[in-house]
Amino acid sequence: MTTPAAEAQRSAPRTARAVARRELTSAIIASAREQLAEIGPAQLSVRAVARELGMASSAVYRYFPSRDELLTALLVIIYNELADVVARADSSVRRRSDFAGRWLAIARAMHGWAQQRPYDYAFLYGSPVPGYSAPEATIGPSARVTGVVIGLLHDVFDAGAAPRPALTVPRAAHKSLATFRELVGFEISDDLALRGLTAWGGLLGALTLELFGHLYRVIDDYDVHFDIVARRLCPI
Amino acid sequence: MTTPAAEAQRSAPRTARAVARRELTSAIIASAREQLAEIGPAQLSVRAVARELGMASSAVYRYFPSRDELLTALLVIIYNELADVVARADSSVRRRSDFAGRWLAIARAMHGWAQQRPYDYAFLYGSPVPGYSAPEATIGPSARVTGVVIGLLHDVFDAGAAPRPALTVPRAAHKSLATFRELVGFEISDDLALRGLTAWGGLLGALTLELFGHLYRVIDDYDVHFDIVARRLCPI
DNA sequence: TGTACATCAGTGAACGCGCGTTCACTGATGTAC
DNA sequence: TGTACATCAGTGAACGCGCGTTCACTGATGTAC
Repeated sequence: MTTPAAEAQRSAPRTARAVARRELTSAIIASAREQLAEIGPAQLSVRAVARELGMASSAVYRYFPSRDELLTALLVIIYNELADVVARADSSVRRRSDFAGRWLAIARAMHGWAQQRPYDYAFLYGSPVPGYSAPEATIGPSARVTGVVIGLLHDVFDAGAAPRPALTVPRAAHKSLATFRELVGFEISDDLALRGLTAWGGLLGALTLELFGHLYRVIDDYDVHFDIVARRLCPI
Repeated sequence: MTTPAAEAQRSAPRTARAVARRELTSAIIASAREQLAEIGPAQLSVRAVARELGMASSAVYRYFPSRDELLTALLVIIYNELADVVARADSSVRRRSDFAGRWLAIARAMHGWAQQRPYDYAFLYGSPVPGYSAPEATIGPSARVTGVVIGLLHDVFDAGAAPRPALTVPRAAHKSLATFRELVGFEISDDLALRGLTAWGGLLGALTLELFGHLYRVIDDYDVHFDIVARRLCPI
């Protein structure tokens, strides 16, 4: 919970210094995102950012204490951006009880976003950056994305709309879902949980195939193909 | 087709030079694979390979004309290695008409291999390496892997064991499969083709989730979880 | 079998770059009285 | 409102590294006669 005063201070900095700091911070981020698109996260360089902004490379360290912290900031921003897109798509479905429609809206939103920003997609869901391990700070924003799907599962379960008959789930698989059950924070059947996880994985797999070039000279129309695959992946 | 003579020559080089060349070539590859595991393909460096082998960096150029060609050689070798593992798993299922069993064997083989060599997995199916685009030479080896799945679909279709009723496939989706149909080289229904592609994507997605850390603190037992997801992905 | 020549592997220096991070310093901005 | 002091942003040099690739060269290996 933030007080209105604190809010105002954050959104409208008072001093010239604070204004400049805000502006340069976002200029650094913007330049870093360009680099991300051109050479990837592993090669992203503080010096190149400084060069593009016409400042000494050491000056960047007034804004981000290290290259890794810059990467972390990017991760947080990009996860949040994607989460916004996906959440908006989910809630834009007219009849909110049209669960399959919501799933498809989520899938299409992911697809559209990933097509527009393939490098961002690769940064979030592609190979980990060697030598960099995402800190705790990125967990929240990353969970916002999956939270949209979990919200959908919640509504499905609540409405008693889970597919029947539920597939049986062996005890070992039930046990391995313990942390997941805690995480979602509401009651959910094992079957529906597994359907959700499988569908989510399938979605990322479909995006990976397309964006990382594995459908090149295999599938003729990526959009049409993605759509039908997304439909078939629908967990509900 | 190769003559026995040519075969013998390739497998048992005659001259001392040829012997040394073979040995050093594979030493370079081995060292490069170590680097792949430690720092990833984007950072893989010719000089580091040379350093590890105790030779001048320029000497490596007698074996691979550029860093990119070294990456290509690695791709080819690793795809082939995975293809061998997967093909062996597929053909090891006792009753070859146990199609679901074959699917599961393929999935488990992928999983086991990827767990043992996560960096190799990331190289093949993770983010593309910025500035490097895989040449034609890698298409064949990469197709050997998917070829195993396609072989399974072939046997399923041949045996008339495709799941019924087949889901309907809109005309646009049918059209976007044209190249795929040519590629597989045998008659296959749109529904079975889509099931195969969706399942394959789902498999990669499940591996991506697990290996790239997205199941960390979400799923307790990766092996158990993967197994049940793989079963649910079964296209047959 | 011996010799002459051609081929090839490996060297080491060089070219022209790149990087993350630290540090003492200058000069501008902000604040408390 | 004016002054004194504290804070902060940005500089430029430096440390200690890294890289891919080329090139003239040496010395060993291979081959044709």
